[in-house]
Amino acid sequence: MVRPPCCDKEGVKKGPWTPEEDLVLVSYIQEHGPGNWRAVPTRTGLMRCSKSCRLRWTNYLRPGIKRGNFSDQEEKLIVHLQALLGNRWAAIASYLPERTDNDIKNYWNTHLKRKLQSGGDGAAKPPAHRPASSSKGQWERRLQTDIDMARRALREALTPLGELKPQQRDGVDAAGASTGGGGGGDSPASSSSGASLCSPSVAAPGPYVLTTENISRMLDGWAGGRKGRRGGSAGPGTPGGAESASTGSSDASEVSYGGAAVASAAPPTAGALSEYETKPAQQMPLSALESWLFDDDSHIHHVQSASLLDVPPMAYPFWLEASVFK
DNA sequence: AATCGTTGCAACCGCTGGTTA
DNA sequence: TTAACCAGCGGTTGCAACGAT
Repeated sequence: MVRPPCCDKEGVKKGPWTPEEDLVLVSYIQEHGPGNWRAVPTRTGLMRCSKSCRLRWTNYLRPGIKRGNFSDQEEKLIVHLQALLGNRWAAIASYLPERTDNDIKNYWNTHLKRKLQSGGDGAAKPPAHRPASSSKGQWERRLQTDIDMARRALREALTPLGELKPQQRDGVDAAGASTGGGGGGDSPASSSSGASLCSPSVAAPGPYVLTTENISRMLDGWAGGRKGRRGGSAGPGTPGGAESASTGSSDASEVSYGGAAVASAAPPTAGALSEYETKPAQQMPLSALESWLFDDDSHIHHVQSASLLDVPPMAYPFWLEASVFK
């Protein structure tokens, strides 16, 4: 089943997205909701392939995305989930509703992997290789051991430190010193749960019209809130990323991600987007994992990821939010 | 100040799986 | 049953910013 790539057509633009393209895309999704990506380029007039539009939305424009500044809790969770699930970034991302799979993948490749390779924090190592010399039985026993270790480690990551008994912490440390899970267990949750964040909506018929009102509203906020990537010029850059957030100014990103301003802001429309927006926060992807995780440890409190990570209400990137939610 | 290596991240590419006709 | 379409996933790349010399 060979077919040409979707993006090799002539006239399909590649490379960094411009602010104007972002505005068009967000405005369209605001009205029709995410989904039906095939139709997005034609309806918006964007010279992008559908894939590029979807990627831009899910990795960058989607409301509620937090960028940069991975907390210790998040880092720990990623390490343990990676040990447990392997490089299934979408599955891992489903436990971190504010993070995209791409972001987690990048963070893993650029920070955590290196950190672990250098034996930095003594946390769980990346998935171990399958020992070729081991017999099947040995391998399975070892695999089961690794799964148990990863399970304990993950449980610890999902449990506030204050609730851990000393021996539980010790157990976690032991797990952290192990060679890790090695892709043993399949995800108890849906492997494509990341996709569940996007509820396919019914696109309205007819070409999408980007109203001048929409554009002007967005551009108003753009000019004020935008910060280039690392102060640079590459497109819309990283809105409120680690760098800008760490500058400590009263940047709009703090307002965005802080939650209060977002919580008080009315959704853009009563339509698909507002409905969509609430989904990540409502999603409790841990339930299946929890039952598996805690089934033999009833003395440990069930902990929901939302409370653990203190997920704020969904928010657009600051540079869009200021205008979109005016 | 200039150069060069490193880092971080956005985006692309190829593949897979689900759905539909 | 099969082929085409489509959305999504994970690996990889390209490039701008950063830091060291």
